[in-house]
Amino acid sequence: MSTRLTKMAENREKLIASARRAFAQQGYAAASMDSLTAEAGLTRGALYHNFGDKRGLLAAVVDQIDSEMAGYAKSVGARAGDAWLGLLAEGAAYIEKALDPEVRRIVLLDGPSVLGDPSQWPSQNKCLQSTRNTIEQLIKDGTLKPVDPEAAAMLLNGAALNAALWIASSANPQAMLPKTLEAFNLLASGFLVKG
Amino acid sequence: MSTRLTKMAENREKLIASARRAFAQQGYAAASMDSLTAEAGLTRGALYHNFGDKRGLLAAVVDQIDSEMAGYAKSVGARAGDAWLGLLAEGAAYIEKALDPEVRRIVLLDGPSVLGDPSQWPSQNKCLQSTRNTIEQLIKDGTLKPVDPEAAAMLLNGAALNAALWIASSANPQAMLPKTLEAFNLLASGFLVKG
DNA sequence: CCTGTCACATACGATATGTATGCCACTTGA
DNA sequence: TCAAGTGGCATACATATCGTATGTGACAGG
Repeated sequence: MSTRLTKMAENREKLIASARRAFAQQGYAAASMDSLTAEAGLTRGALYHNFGDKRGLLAAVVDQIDSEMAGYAKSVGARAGDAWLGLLAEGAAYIEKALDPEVRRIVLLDGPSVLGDPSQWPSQNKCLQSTRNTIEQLIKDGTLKPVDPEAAAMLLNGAALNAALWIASSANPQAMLPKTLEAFNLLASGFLVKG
Repeated sequence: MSTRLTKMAENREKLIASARRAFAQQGYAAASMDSLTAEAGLTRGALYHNFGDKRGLLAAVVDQIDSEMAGYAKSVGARAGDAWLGLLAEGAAYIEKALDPEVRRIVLLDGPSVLGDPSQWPSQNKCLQSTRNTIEQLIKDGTLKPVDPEAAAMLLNGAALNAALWIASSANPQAMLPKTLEAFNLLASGFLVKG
């Protein structure tokens, strides 16, 4: 057993966890690398050795959060009655997850600014491909119109994530959530062969 | 005539124009205030006096670009045959305008990170309200289902802006644009009473 | 003509990032 | 078991940028 590699993996986890808290609470730009490494019981030396630079650290954090979101959405979608309801459930799951302040601040606000267009991230690509597969299946079924699957998946995901931002910053989020979900389902039904 | 005030207004315009170039080319974080003020023939003293801080300068730039986008979208929408086609045309106009690298970098990527949720910006609120008014009218017409107008407007705008990001970073933007517009129109038709 | 105000320039301090260097623990091979 | 080497991490330094505090010169009003 390699004590060396396990310790390194532990330190990576510590740094990611600490960065996740710091980025969520203060935002990427305001978060100091000295502070967050100290909170993890390390120094910036470990950080630069493991992640290259501050961007690399954010990428690791975003990847972790994105993977959690993708896993949750997929499990929710699989639990639905059929593929169409699964698609709607996945969208709703994305909106719910994105209501978490941590997700909004890191993935929706700072992520695109620092890392560029989200659709180019490896993790987001997983989510998009999952949605795209479902849509392709539904088109073969004859449930959906023959729309471009990639474009359709991107539009649905984009609308869902944007909706979460809007709901969270509204005066009464609890009241806006059901209205928004209703509108989202209506929107998605535009792809249906028969409404 | 007050030479004083006109000169100040000129300097404000110079700074905004210079900042717009710098933010578009290097991004908000990487753009140096010393450089962009020097390019305008001024110093940071003028900048802090006029805009308070770097955020204030970005807000001014975003407001200018957003106003241009809103004006263009509105004019395109008004030129359409009816209100429903106008809604679709506005969405298409937003996607087209957001294909400009300057708009993407400043308004879609850096803007949300630095200024927070776009739906809270004064300029974006103008756009959303315009779309919302059109939707309310179409609901009264009986053209659209009785969906929440605010939520519907937000979802359409969000999908359009996200689509532009996606198209721009795709391998072949020219080929993706028509496919995306088609999917967008289908999506919006989910709000129609009869497809 | 004189005085005050204001838009802007200049000087300074604080802080954060990235790099270069050094050290110590652990691994590896004989 | 021991010795050499590797590498993960800490430390020190150089650089650059932001925000503030202070100064100054020109325009406006009396």
